[in-house]
Amino acid sequence: MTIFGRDFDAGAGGQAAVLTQDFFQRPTLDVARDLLGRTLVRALDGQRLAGRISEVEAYIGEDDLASHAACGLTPRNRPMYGPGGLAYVYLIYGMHHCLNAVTEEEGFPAAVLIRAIEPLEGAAVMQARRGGRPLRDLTNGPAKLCQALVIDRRLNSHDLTAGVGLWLEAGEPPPASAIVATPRINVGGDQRARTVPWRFVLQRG
DNA sequence: CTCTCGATGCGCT
DNA sequence: GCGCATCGAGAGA
Repeated sequence: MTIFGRDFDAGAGGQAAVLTQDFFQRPTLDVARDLLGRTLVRALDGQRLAGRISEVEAYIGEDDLASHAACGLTPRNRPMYGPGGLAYVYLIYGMHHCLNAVTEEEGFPAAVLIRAIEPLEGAAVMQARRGGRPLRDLTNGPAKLCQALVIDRRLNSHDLTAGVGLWLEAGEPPPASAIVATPRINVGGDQRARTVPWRFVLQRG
């Protein structure tokens, strides 16, 4: 059985494959690119809310001055130092949440920020959570998708590989030609941090 | 469409 | 106290 790439797909029974720790415990840039096209799933009151990941950013190591781990281990960024497959959820600007998938081995701080998804299941619920805004505005931003999927700090350090509450499924990975790399959005740090092409966007078809 | 700006909580110096 | 890995409203073109 192929673990990674396009063959990591639904099983013969049609049951969707939950991405496992092996998927996340790899170089962060590989994980970031491979997360595009995957399905982010939130189970809420027995209902599935799901979307296709279309935009991500990688944050890699303490040398990445745009990363929350740039100043070393703190209580806040602790999940980033955990094993790949954890969720890192933090509050930004006093009112918004952002979701990351932790990557690489325990002890090395790195994660992929999920910046956008395209609604697949439960769009009506997402729309209600987003104040009735139009479909295209439900999950096209890191804090928007958290609001739509009811993701907050209660899910910080959540195990994304357990298939409970919040997880990722194989989905439909795009061809490499559909992935565009750009600098990251709204990051600080030094010139390298602001220009390195660690944002990956799925071209809309 | 673009730009500007205020909201708002908390982690860290 | 400062500064955010953001969003949405409002103004103007």
